[in-house]
Amino acid sequence: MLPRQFYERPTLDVAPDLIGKVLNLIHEDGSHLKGRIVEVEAYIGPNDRASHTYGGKQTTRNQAMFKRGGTAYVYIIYGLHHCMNVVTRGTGKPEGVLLRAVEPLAGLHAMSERRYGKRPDELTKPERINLTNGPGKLGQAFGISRDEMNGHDFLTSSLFLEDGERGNVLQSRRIGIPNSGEAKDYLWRFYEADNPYVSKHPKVTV
DNA sequence: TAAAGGATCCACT
DNA sequence: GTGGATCCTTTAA
Repeated sequence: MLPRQFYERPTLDVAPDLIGKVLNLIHEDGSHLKGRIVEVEAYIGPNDRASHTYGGKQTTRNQAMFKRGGTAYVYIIYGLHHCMNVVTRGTGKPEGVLLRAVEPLAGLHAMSERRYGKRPDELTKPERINLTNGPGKLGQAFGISRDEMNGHDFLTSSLFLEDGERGNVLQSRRIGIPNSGEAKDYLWRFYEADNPYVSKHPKVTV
């Protein structure tokens, strides 16, 4: 399990360091899901127009972002998709990292059932990739729910990160924030080179 | 392969 | 009343 100090660092240091780390989630039914993180985005509230905490704004939705590093911030987007963030830095510093894609390592059966209602051996090739190659997709595959997990601590026995092999990390602009002014051009997305579970491959023109 | 539109809902203004 | 840190299906080339 990664220690508290891992999370309580500058967000742009934590984000690339999350690539290769393994997300672990153990459900009450005993199922143990593991996914190796291959794509993340940093959101740095006070100075980031794309962040839910831009300007330090505190609301009922984003209150978990103000907790200490290592807290989970889960929100619902477009009314139906659950997305999970890892909160960074210390209490009162509303910054975090969105988990955008993972490579499934364990619990394939549960993921496959949640995503497609099929067994893993019944998945088509694209379905296998689409299991967890996006923030909403991995949320569904892992059974992440805001009601159960928002504000949860990553230093517990049921939700935690563990060390893993870090590949070649690249960076790019973030995805899906065209209306965020200058912040849309920040290179705050980090992903593993040549990993098939990375969601998108935007052209980077610096 | 790319582009467009619908789904769906609650926090925020 | 509005719109989003997305996903999926349909349509068109």
